Amino acid sequence: MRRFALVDCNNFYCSCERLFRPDLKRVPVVVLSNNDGCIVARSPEARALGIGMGVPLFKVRETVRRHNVRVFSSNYALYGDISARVMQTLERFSPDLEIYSIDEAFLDLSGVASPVAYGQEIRATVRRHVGVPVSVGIAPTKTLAKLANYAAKRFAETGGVVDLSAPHKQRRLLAITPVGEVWGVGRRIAASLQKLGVTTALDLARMEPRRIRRRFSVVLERTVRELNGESCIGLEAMPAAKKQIVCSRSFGEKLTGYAEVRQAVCEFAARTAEKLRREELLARMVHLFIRTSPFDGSGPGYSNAATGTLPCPSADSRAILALVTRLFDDIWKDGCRYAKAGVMLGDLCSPDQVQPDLFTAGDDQDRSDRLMRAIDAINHSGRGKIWFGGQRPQTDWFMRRAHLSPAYTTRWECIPEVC
DNA sequence: TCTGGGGTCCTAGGACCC
DNA sequence: TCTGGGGTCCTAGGACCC
Repeated sequence: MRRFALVDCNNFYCSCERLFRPDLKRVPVVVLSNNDGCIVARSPEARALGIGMGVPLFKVRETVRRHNVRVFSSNYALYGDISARVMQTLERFSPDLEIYSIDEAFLDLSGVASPVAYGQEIRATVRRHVGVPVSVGIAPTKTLAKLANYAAKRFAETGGVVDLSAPHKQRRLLAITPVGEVWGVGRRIAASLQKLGVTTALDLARMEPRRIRRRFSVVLERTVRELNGESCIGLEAMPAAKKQIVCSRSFGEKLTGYAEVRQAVCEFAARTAEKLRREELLARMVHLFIRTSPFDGSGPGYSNAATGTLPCPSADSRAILALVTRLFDDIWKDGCRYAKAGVMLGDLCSPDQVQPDLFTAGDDQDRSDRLMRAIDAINHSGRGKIWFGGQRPQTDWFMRRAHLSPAYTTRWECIPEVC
């Protein structure tokens, strides 16, 4: 029988913050989104205080103060490194592993004789080697494995491992699970389903797949089939090539000046170009957007975007910056309090798929590659940065990160000392 | 005062082709 | 008054995920 395991780290960001801070055990901890805006991770103690997921910090200030909740800015250097260690550990348990997100992976466990014992071993090993707690959900389809994991987290008596291989167990769990908890059913679809009288995962599983396809989409039809044990979503062990690359930020404070916003936008453009080169891809399409905050009543609301095409697919920061500054002038409007901007690269391709431009082929391409490689090397050397005119890296418009923990595992000066 | 960022996939509709 | 049928491609927008 086909069998998937979903291994998911328990409130991952909080667990990472606790790794080097034993004093944070059993106390409420929350981690904030970029710019210290919303709460994106909560320890069980924080959840018990009624602090919701995705809530803006300022709305729960009082609770945070009264219960001395420990607050952290997001520290992606730390989370990314811990994530890599978890995934490395998981690789030992199955040759077929799909890294689904920073804190989750699907494993192919087909052929494993006693899945529950195996799941317990996975848990214990990650705990011992990396130090973060994980939950394991096992089932014949990915959607059911997600649900099994949900149960493993929710019900302490499961010991953190749930095996839904047996159909009667699947039904029992589906019957008590709200339909909105199903993977692929978001707020909107859950609301539409409610109107049809579908409130539990079991109700959804009992719907006629073809009817769901007509009324909703082929995506939800697959979900229905998966809930019934028919595997429709395979394991993707090879990470697919990226289709777009984005860099966008809310500003630490609202910006009104042409020059400041332009600098921010140029910085985003340079960052996307850098990511593009790291992926060894070229881009043809460049998209820029700027907007005011929808929550800001003190100025005119404005949101605009522009898209441009590079004459020839490129990963050269200069070409991308030139296009972005042109697009910027097209959409810039005076007198607004800008809250956010972003650059998106699309229509990506690998260098060997490209028909070289008759006029820039050869030497120019080679010079561009060498220049970009040199820039990236300098910027990653840790010995200072260089950038293009127009860019202004990490100054006052940059993110607020008032509660940042040290990069314990990725910077020499942050490594904890044991006395 | 303070409301994240980075992705994917699907669908509908329009433009265009023969 | 009558105005085809079958396609493809692109884009915008909406839904979802973590």
